[in-house]
Amino acid sequence: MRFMTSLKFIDVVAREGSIRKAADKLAITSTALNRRILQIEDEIGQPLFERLPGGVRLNTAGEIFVQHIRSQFADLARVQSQISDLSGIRRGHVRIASGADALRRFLPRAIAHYRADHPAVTFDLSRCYGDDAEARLFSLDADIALIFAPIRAAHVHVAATLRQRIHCVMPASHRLAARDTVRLRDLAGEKLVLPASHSGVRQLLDTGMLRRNIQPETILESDSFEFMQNFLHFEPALFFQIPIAIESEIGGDASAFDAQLVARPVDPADVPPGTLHICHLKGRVLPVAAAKFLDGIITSLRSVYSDDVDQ
Amino acid sequence: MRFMTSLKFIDVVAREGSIRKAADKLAITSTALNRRILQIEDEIGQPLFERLPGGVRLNTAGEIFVQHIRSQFADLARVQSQISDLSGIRRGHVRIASGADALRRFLPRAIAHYRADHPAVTFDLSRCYGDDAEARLFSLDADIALIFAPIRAAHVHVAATLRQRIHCVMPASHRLAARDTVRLRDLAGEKLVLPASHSGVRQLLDTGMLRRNIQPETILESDSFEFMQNFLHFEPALFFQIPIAIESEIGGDASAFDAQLVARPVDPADVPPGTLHICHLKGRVLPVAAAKFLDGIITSLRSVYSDDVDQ
DNA sequence: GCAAGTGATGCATTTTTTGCATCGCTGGCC
DNA sequence: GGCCAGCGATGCAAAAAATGCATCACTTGC
Repeated sequence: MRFMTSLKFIDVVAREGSIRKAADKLAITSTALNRRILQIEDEIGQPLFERLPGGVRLNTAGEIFVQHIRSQFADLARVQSQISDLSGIRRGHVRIASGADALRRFLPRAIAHYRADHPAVTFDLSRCYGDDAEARLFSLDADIALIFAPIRAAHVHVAATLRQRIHCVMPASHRLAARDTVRLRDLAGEKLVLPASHSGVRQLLDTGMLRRNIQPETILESDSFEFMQNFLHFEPALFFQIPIAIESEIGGDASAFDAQLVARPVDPADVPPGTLHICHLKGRVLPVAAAKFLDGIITSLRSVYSDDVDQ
Repeated sequence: MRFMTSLKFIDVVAREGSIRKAADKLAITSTALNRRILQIEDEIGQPLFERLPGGVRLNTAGEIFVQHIRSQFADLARVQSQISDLSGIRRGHVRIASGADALRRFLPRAIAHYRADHPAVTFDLSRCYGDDAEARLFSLDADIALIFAPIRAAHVHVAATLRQRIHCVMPASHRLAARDTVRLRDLAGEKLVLPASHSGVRQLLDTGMLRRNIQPETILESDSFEFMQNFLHFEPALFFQIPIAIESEIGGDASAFDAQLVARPVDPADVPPGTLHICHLKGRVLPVAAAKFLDGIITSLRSVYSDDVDQ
């Protein structure tokens, strides 16, 4: 897209904070890049960057302009996707920002399933926590976000929600494995492996623990579910997940996802269910591929979790 | 805006329906223009135009792309207006599509008033009827439309409405000038000068006449209010207007706007009041200047017609 | 069948963009 | 305090791109 290069250049300079670094990344000389920027600033009639000794930074006008540029790119992608769609090619690119929960099992399967129908559609997955995911929607770096946490920003549109109870994961031989549900008071004296403090699961747990006045014996804290799960093979302990991160297959049994491990729901009276939000930027028209994929995952979630899905 | 030229070129070709004509208009050779178009089609990966023996025409992909281009231009104008605004310059350009009614008296005063505060803001007025005005909003050729007719298209957002009773305009010496209101049956045998058949005033009148089974004696039909008004100086007759087209000054007396002519409302039981719609394209963020002007005219209408304005 | 209109294309020319070398400036560091 | 590394800006020549001219292939209307 030759007619967008100058704009792309500005976007990259804004992200890099330096003309020379951006020039490196764009594989051109800083001279050329510098002059393109000067030229556009001239056409706009206003400088877009502040020149600092260590690089450049967007000024207010620049912020406005760069936001415009990003929305143009997103819109162009949508237009291209529409155009491809009507010629029957069905190409496209979908960028997803997701928490680790949905990224584990649900998204791999969902994406593979979608790609089986539309092999020309490519994907971009970035793992991030709630606020980051919202920021990525806003900066148009992501089309769709799956966030297991409350939505903060007003510019996020929630296309669907999924209620998820916190599950306690333990060795199959654990005494609590015999129960249907786990109460928080049962955890006294148990060794716990907790997700990172900014994760949605952890926040719910912390609130519950605080309310029930329980001091958990945390032996380990991690932002990697995979690490925690594998750790349990070596040292018996408990950790926590939501069903969407556990399911061995869509519609499969969430209580037995690993030969040696079982999951039991925590009593909702102790820890209320959390909500997975499936969202995109408010007011944005998604590219065809992203819109179809969004529909697809909502449909598939409904078929599995029926009553827990809201739209 | 060098980085928009190629897109502008495509827009012009689409409007002209011929590369050579567009090249003329753009003051370049058809060769250059032709090649720019080929290049963009190459970058999109799809032809945008059908080549016909007598010129070119957008295909479906082209329609989508041109719509994108126009929205980009509109958005760029908005961004520039925002940027100018924050440097305190307050420049801008407002494009209005309006029926003849509002164009007569109300808009000249409103625009002059606005320009007194913001002399760097320029205006573009185009007179057109309802459907055209809506089309101009959609093709982003107009920012704001004032339409005295029902709104047809779903993509139009109505920012405010103004109820207007049809008034009958007559020589001050006319027998009906003694009445407070005019009934349709009074018009039997009167010589009538009617607005063009696609005008909102005419449609209301026609409906009323049909219902009351009155055959008007139409001696003249015109789409120019000015013509009709001047005609009455030479041959006594009746014609019809809405207050906004009559008012000699904001808050002035609508019943005496011309030394020899007076206006009397038609009884609403015969001809229901019509609605002036003040609108813009749905979902569009207006440039600062246009948004402020829109606010301004709604405020000024409310101060004059208070109860008849809805938002 | 010819004239007048259209868009496409090869080639020389003009314009624009790019890269190199270099300047002036600022902040960190010894 | 002075030096050095890093930054953006700029003059000038080379490379690349856009343009204009002449012309082709084609369709339509007379």
